[in-house]
Amino acid sequence: MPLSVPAIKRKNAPMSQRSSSGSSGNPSRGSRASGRPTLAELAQIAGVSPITASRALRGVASVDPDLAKRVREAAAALNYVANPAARTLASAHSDAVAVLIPSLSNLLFIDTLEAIHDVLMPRGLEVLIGNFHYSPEEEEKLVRNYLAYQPRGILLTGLEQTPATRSLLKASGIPVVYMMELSREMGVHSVGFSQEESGAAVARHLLARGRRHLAYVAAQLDPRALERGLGFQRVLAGEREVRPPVWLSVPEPSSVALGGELFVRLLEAYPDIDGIFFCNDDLAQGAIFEATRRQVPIPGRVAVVGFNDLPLSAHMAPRLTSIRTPRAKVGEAAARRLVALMEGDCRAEPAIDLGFELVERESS
Amino acid sequence: MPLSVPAIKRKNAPMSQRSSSGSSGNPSRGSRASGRPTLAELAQIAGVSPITASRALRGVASVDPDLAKRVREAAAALNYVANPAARTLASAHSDAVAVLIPSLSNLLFIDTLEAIHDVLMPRGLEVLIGNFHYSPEEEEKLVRNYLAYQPRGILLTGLEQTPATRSLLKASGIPVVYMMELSREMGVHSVGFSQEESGAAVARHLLARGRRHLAYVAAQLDPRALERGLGFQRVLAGEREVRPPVWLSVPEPSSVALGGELFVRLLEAYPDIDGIFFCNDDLAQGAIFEATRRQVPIPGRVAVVGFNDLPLSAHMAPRLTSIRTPRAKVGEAAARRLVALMEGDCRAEPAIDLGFELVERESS
DNA sequence: GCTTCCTGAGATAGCGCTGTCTTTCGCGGC
DNA sequence: GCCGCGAAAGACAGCGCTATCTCAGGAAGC
Repeated sequence: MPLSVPAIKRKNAPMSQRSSSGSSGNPSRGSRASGRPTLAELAQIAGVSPITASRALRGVASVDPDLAKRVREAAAALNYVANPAARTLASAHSDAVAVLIPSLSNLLFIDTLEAIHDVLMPRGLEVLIGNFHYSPEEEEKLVRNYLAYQPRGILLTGLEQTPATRSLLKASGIPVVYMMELSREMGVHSVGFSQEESGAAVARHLLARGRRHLAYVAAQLDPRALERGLGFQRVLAGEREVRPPVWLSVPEPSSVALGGELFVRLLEAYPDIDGIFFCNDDLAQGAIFEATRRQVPIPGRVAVVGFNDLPLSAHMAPRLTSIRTPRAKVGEAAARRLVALMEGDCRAEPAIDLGFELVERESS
Repeated sequence: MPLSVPAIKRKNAPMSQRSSSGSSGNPSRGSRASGRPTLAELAQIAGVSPITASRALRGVASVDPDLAKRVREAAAALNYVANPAARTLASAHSDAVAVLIPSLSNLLFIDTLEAIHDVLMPRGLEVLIGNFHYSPEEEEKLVRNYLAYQPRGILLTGLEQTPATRSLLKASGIPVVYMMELSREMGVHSVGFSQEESGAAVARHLLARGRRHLAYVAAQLDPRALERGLGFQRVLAGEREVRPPVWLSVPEPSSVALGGELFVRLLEAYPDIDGIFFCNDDLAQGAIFEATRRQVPIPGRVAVVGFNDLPLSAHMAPRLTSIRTPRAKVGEAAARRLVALMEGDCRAEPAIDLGFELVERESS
């Protein structure tokens, strides 16, 4: 059997005179099973060429306003939604932004995520959420996968990526914004606050309250919690007559129950401890509940400070002193920065420091 | 200028003898700016045709195991990741699943979301998360948008969709599983528990505790909270010498602070109330904190019951009685059901009722 | 009045895969 | 030994868009 030579289409045959759907005669595949209209159909109804329709919908400037209006009206009438796969394939980039966070179950990142959503969705950007479970290797895998989607931008949590992740990102040329920590490197866009300084602030606060025997308690120590502990240590190291803090760190994920346990364990081992900085509010809340149950006076016997200022912390008895972190603002600012980068504003800007606030309450 | 007639390829020319990349001569567009390898390149390196490579990677049975292994090895060596846009365009379906939830800030849905992730991601399915902010209209918009992505399945929260949403879903032919509520309709796949019955259980519990003057307090009453209130009412209506519960409902989103406010307002207006069912734990926790502050004995003066059994509820003082909901299990079971549907198992199965548990603690 | 420039619209050719049909090849039966 | 059959591999075309080039036609300049 001879090879079937594809019919050469006549030059300049206007789209509107061709048979409705693009396929030329060949009946292979049931002509568009999905009921959704194509750009070609939309264009035909609007009485323009598909390219013009495409440009009109994308808001490309060089389209006559009347034509653009006709196209938009036809699109609304048809409930036309462009096929993102076709769009991505043709233009070599999608309308997605990948966001990688270390944990979904931690409320902290949810606030950030929601703020990101609120900035990106109204701009027609899809948000791809990846949870890398605090593992840089898993993060690398996720980056590799998400790069295949040709996203317009990437938001990462923290600055601790594997070298492979870094080179993948660099090679891709896709804008990246780092959240939660501040990078000193120029050209690296980051939005967050100084974790180290927040730990230092807690140390100063406890010292000012007259505490001298301090401890830092952390669970599932991530790079940021480590930074906080180091800042805490740094300030104490500068004080005479104050010994270095007891450092209690366990690998399990943090929880309220764990906070209670660690509190008890710490006080049994070091009965003279009079101030504890917990790496997050969950642990600190658990400690306070446990203390209430055991009738350990707080802050009388021991002062307790948390981190994140979760909604509940202001309502407990005693109310928990904590570091209020700008979680939602970080998400918003990072997303905005990313949008600016995507739109070509590639100024090398310094890290955006949104600060933190030590909220002094009854527990210290 | 003459039309360039595409060179007719020699029959049976093995791929490995052709010029490297498929494009025939035409230098338009800078030959693949992105550094990622294409399927054709992978195939060439593996020494097979692109189609065979495609099949091998997708695990299609009719490929020689040796060839498949060669392809897989080449893919690993190249770090080849298929272009999802091309895949979606060619096959008319993506590897995504859309998940619509009414709120991101509510911990409840996060647990569900995480369980869904844990089921779908290992199967290579992307999770598209949509937050419809408790608005069916917004949900409709999201469904319309996500259908454009040609997802393999959709997970919805609740059974209250607009008629347009329903018909969109039906027309698409894409499998849908509903979460959190139980549908009685055959052919509608749902995973959840009886909201109504959980409210009834709380009513029975409070009655058993000797409470006779009850109230139901809700914020941002969604269809499920409404069901719970109705179940609560139903049981009380069946009791002699028990008047119908006071029904206090405000439109704002619920929060710990709001719980405290509503608690105070309720007791001022109805001083004889001796039992309150809050539509969720956030409100109930706020009520307990406020009661502690005002030295209102709980459960002495008034019993308090929440809903969801958040992690903190077991740790407060007094510990909060609550309904433990199978949030994570709902996500897992719904995702599994959806996967089964996607794989063609379209048995009409009844709703999957995962039940709930009344956790009796100190607050009642 | 003619040329040049510019603007806006259309023609063309893919983007990188996969559905479908076709071909090839090895094997068993008569 | 020849034919038919089934399984495995390949050819082909095209999914629905958009980047790029081309072209028509009006404005501006001499």
